[in-house]
Amino acid sequence: MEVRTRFAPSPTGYMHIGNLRTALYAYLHARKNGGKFLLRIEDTDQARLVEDSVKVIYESLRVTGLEHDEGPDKGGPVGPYVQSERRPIYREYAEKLLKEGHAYRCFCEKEEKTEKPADEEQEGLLLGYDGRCGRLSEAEVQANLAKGLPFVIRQKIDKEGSTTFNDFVYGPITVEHKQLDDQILLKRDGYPTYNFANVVDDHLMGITHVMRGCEYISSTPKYILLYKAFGWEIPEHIHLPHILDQSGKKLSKREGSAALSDLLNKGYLPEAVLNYIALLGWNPGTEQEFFTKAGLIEKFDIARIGKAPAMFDETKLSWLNAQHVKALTPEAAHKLFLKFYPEKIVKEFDAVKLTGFIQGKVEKLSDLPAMTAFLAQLDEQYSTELFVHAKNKTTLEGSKAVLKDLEGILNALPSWEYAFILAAVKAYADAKGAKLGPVMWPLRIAISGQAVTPTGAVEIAELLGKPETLRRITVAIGKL
RNA sequence: GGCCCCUUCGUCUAGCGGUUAGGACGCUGCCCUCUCAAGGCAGAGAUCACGGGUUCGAAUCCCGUAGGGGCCGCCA
Repeated sequence: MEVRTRFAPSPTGYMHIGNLRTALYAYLHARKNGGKFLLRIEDTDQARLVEDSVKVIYESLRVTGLEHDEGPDKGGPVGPYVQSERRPIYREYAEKLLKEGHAYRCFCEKEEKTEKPADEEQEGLLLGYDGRCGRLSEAEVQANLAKGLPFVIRQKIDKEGSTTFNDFVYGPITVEHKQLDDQILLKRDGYPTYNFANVVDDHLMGITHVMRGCEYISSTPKYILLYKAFGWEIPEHIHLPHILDQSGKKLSKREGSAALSDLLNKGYLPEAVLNYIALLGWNPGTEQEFFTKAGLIEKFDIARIGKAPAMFDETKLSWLNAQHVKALTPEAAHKLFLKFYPEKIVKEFDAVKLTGFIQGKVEKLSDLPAMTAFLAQLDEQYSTELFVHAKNKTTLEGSKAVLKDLEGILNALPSWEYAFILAAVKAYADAKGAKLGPVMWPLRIAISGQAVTPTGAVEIAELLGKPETLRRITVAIGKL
């Protein structure tokens, strides 16, 4: 049977990283098995509709390359793919349940949600709706209908017995029916609840593997009961452990890293994000950690999804991102870097060369401005103490002398190419009978004004150009 | 409160009855090097949440306990 998975987000306005991982796994499983990956929009809560948020979903899927085969924008054989456009379908199936005694109309007011007698609670009986409308006689129902009372449709659950389903990752899970309340299937406004729409749509859309967060585990028996009431085949259920923040709580958007857009804005590559979240709850069974999307498709296996929740660790994401940046072609890297370079760098420097120098040293793209700021503007207030470096045996006086010599030597250079500059500095060091370090150190400090630079002295000098290099050397000599 | 689930280095994880409990990030040190990185090498870091069993033998199987998470919405 063809594998069909789906990503069914509700339009909230941003793409939560946990949801993205669910989408990823569903996508990978479909691709791995030559199946179909569908997108379904779950917009059944009219009160929570957020303008344009469906666009965020499309954009997130596009930028990460999680292409769906069927969906609202692409069509497909089992549409419509937006739940708000499927209302007649839910109505039809709800009525079928009504007719067959698996559901009933509930005329209770919203607030009437009935307190349970204390002793009943102590016995561990259900806390939810008490099912009173389920006990209405046909005559009472008709009378309420005749009065035009508004109603919802609830699932009728016999409180005897239990239901067991087999979760693909968590194994068999059993819940006593008395724990299950008569959940609402169709709301007063005619829209279905998630609980109902999900079951109906997953079945009608031929979903073979239902993947979702593990917060649905407890409710799944209710869905199983629905499948059974309809006489439908039960799909494979794959519940995924949560992704937690650094403090062990559920990743929230307040943290600033819960949304895909946050991560992208920080300069993480989409593929690195995919790679990282894939590893949160799944492993390939080998020691490989670097994966392209194609590599993930090749190696992904739902059998290796774990049960324990995982903490989101941005430090490791950074490392993985650096691996992906390194793996980029120079052209691709430059195109990306250009978006993060300060304007002045792009305008006044050979940015292509710069990219070449630092591609292997960039962790995340948003570091670029800080990494390159010294090129555009020398902070002349830097401490002269930087010239003193024990390992390279440099001192203040020595540095001054070296810089004075270098000033003349570099000024006399006929060409400002990397090789010429390096050769000249080397020749000078040789003549002095010194190693390169004692000469390069003062030079680099002088022209960068900082202890740590993303690249070496000669590269910096080449980027800076002759006049600016000499100017900075002069400034340094003046300071010393 | 009831029910469900989870628990191996700080973090992500391997492990599926016999391993010196392996790898990765991070951390420390060394090497390399025109700096820092990167790269290479090395090291520290886990009494496998705890307590009982079962077994010749348990991180692995069973039962408890504790801690954490989830569900109990006309949200999804």
